[in-house]
Amino acid sequence: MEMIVPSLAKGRLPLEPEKLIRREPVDPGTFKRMIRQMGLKVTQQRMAILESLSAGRAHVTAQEVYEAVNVKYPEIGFATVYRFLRKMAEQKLVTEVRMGGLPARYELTPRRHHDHLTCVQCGQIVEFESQQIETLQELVAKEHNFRLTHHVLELYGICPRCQTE
Amino acid sequence: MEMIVPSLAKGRLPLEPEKLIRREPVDPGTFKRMIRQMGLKVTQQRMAILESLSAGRAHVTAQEVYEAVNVKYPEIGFATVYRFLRKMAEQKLVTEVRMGGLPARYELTPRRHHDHLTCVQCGQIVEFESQQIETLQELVAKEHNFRLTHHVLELYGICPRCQTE
DNA sequence: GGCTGAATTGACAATCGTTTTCAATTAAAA
DNA sequence: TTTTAATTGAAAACGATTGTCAATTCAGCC
Repeated sequence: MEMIVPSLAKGRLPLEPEKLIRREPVDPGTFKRMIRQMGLKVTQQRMAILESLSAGRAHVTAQEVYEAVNVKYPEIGFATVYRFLRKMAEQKLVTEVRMGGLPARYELTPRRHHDHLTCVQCGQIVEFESQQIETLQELVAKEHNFRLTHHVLELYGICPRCQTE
Repeated sequence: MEMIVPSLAKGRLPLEPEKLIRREPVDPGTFKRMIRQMGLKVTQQRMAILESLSAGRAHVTAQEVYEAVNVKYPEIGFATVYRFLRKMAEQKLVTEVRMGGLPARYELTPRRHHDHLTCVQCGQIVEFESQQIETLQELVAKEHNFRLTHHVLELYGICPRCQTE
């Protein structure tokens, strides 16, 4: 009856408090619709994962989702979490951010576009929007006669907390 | 006398042909200087790795470097390649790009920074520089008290030629 | 409500890229 | 040349992720 919880026993960097991101509460019906839209069956586990993603902090690792869901559903396996996150990432329902060799971080794909500022030491992610940068990107594209479809802008640096350590 | 060559036997995706990138030939003395600048000893292996990086295509994986160097130095171990690439990446002598869960890719850091504008239809890549965007990025980082180390800016769109087809 | 078949699950092994370990070797300072 | 500290190759270890497979659960049908 051993439960394997990888990387849990070892001391890990505590997650720095992230700016709380206000999100509208989502009712269970919406989750069910999302799952069915993906052509998947509605299960307790998937509902729990979606609830966790929508309720907690953004940009969580699969491990963190597993641990959070585990509180309510101690029998869930981490393979289930990984599988579902991957499925959702494929369908663009969640956005996957990978950095260096660190574990991937996930967020429910936001309706509103933003870019990321990532700490290369602790992995903390800060979201930002810059209409000015967007505009300049359009300008660059226009100069080369490209019609822009999308872009990836990831800034990397050292967060205030890690700078003091 | 077994030689372990991970991931070599398995069939892998062939690398898409990359535009040839013209680079100036580098003489051995330069490599030695680079290595000494890093505070490291000059060894055959390190010279071979640098030669390989400078001669071949850009954006290679550690595995590819290992295989290339292996032709001339069959006794080299992949740990040596990984170690040296990491050391160089730390010192910014090579640039490490990690994408998805794929193996990291390395290139000798180009002297002049640029970003990419890529055609999603034909794959054509246009390099561009925008000091204005760079400046705004610094501003964003400053707002969040991050010390910026680097960034990834990739614009995707449809090139003029593909628009007319 | 039960019945049935396909999808999903949990446990765990396997895999991947990468890093560490350690005894043997080698570069370079003396 | 001798010394000594860095470097090496081989192999094991590592952490994140994926695959396997028998057991369970969902959803459509009666």
